[in-house]
Amino acid sequence: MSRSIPTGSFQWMKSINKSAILNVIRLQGPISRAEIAKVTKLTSPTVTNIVAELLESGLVVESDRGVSTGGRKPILLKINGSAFGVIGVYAGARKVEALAADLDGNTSDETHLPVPPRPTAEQFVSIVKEAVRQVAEKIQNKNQPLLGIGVGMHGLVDPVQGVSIYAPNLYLRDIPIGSMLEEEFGVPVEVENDVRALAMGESWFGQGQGIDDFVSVHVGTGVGAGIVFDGRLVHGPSFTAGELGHITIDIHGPLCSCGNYGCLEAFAAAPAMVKRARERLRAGASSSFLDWIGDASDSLTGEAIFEAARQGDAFAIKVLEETGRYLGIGLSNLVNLFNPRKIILSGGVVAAGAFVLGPLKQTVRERALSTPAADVSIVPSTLGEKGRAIGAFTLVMQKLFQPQP
Amino acid sequence: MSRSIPTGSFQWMKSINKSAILNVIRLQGPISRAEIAKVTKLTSPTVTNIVAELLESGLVVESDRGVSTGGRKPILLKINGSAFGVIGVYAGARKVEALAADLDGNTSDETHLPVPPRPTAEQFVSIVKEAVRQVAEKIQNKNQPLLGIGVGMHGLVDPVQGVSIYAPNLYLRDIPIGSMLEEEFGVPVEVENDVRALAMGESWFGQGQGIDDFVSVHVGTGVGAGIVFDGRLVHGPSFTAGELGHITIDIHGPLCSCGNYGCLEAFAAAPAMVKRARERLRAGASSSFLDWIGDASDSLTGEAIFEAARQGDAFAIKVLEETGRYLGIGLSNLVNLFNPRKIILSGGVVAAGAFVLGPLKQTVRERALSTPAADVSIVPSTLGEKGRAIGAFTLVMQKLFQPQP
DNA sequence: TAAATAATTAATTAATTTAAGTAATTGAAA
DNA sequence: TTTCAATTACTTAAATTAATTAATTATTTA
Repeated sequence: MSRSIPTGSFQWMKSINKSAILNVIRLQGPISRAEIAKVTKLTSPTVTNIVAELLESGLVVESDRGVSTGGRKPILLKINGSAFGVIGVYAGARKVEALAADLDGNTSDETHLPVPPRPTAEQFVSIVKEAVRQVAEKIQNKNQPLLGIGVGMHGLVDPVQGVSIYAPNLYLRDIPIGSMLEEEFGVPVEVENDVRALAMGESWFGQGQGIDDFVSVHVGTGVGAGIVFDGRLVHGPSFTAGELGHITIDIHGPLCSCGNYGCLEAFAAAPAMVKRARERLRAGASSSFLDWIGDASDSLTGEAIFEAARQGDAFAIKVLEETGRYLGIGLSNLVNLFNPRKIILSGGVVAAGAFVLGPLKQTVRERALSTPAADVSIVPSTLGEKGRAIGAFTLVMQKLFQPQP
Repeated sequence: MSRSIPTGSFQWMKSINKSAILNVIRLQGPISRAEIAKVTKLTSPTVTNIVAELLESGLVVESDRGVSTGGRKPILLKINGSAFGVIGVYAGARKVEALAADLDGNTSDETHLPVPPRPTAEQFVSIVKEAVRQVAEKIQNKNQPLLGIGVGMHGLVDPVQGVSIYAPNLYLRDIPIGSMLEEEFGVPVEVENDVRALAMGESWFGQGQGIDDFVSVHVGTGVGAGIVFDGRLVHGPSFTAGELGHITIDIHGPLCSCGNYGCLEAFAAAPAMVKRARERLRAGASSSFLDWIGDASDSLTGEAIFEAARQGDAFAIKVLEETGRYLGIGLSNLVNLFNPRKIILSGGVVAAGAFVLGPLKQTVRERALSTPAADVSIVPSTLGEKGRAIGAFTLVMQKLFQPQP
């Protein structure tokens, strides 16, 4: 079943223009009609007409007068962001995290709910529903119409059908979470893989703003990437694009849980780093801050290593530097294959700051081809812990600000 | 300088519809107006009007009547392919190869010219011009209007400006080959990296037909990829996307010419394979067919190894199998990162057939994640030796069949 | 000859652009 | 301080484009 050939009609043309104007107001607002006409190259009457409709819908409002430059003062337009609510949910295997926000991306409420081990699909969805319900109340109290719910879910997701095809860490398959939430709350629900959602979050509110080709790389228990090409997320026909954690960086490397050998994840993800540190300590390496950690201890975590490094522990610093170099190799591959303008790092490693980032950047400089390496900037995410949930609600916004078919 | 916001106008809408109809005629023709209306969801008068313009331009012609299904017989329309000429040039470091073809992709003439070592930019361009001149004659003799020239050039190319930014094998930089040819021949010239051009060739005339997400992988002296996502070539902001040859597959691997260590190219490209075979023979490996080749001999080539394998030489077979496995690791990375629907292999390795392809496919099955691996089909190119030159002239066609801004 | 399908023509409609205003503001001369 | 030309912002009205809808003509089958 191939999708039908795209053709133009009046309504379609108008929806394109409407969306273009809406996005100009969002990105360059407060902005006058005259200025919109200038940047979109639409004529002023067209802008006037479409803006009238946007004002009618309540999505856009007139704000202050701008300064005159020798003529009538412009009437500035802006998105009426605070008047509408959206909800973003990060649905992980350990916890479900819901955010209430307005269209400006300002969050007004959040909830964290724990997920019990090995839940059924029904149990899991009802936790998500409960989290949404809690933050939805805040939106209701503010009299903001709820425009939609976005869900960032770990694992394999079909964003078209709104189905979690496979959530490996939950051992669940084929949860039609989109339709289940739509039924419950009566608003549109967008479902997406968590890392890809995060990439959209970066694109709207983070380091990806105004950049058409970038990759958002999340390093935690795994290593995942959300690839944005020409302003659009890359999914691939089976929705698995971006599995950076499972690229081979060492043919002779150890077996990974995925069945492959020498995966980046097996070198650079948090568990791999911890494992490497533990083995070294067992083998007799000395660390002034980590030696107290017993052999079978669970206290040797990524955070503990970061902390030790901050205290100046040479062993911990070395472990982090190695991690940075491994990640750098993975990112070099990304740079050589994709030539992105930016790579945005998030997750646990970012907390480790320069210990990881320094060697990482240096490795990319050394190992990636010089031309794409010179044009890529590698930066930590500024969205913080809530990045994936922020990404989730931007899915709703993205849909809203897109041309409606 | 950011490109202006895309908005709709009447002309733009019409050009979209015109292009849509043109492409339907190309891909599904011979086809009637009524059928075009059905597949494009445009109304029949719209189709009639636009088709009238296409007939006027000569690009489309009415052909036979179709069969009636109980009513007036449909008038079938098709692209008047044989009436127009295009030229495709593969501009390599050793040879320049020009093809004359019509819009159906049927080549009518070809020229091969050798390139002397270390030519100046002027010398090189004049060889390209000479090659074009020779095949242009054929097009002139056939009274086909020449619609354009496409150039597939090795190295780093700016397809927007039509400039060869860096041609490493020629040691040349910043050749404005597009404008130079436009001046000489007075027709539009498209310039593109050779492997990316090849990918477009696959998309139009090869294994990429009807597929939106695929990667064309060329293995020769290097390993390059042309990535097609959502029907469009991926360039990246510095035009270097697709450098598959320089992804790291072995952190402990040997130094590559690019400065990186353990590049795929250093394992799987033809020179690497030959080098590996030579070292083994020197170290005492025995081969019934290759032993006669002396130590410093230039006779130990990829072709010789293929030939020996075909004759049943176990040593040669093993060398090829290894190459297949290395390539398989590189392609697994591609599959995990991009999730393409198809990977199309071309270049020297394809000649080796199942010796390489078998282990290659098996490696991808074993090492790539199961979901994307299940959905990707890996096939050899059917375009043959002339693939890159075919790709070059499809650049012209692609431009022609695109909506004109 | 009736029914069905293909293609065209005529009339209508949607949404743009062009042209021509009105509104508001600056700035400089009176 | 007043007045008025120049400038900029926005709106309205008419013209234009290219779509759609409705009606018609042209074939062809049964």
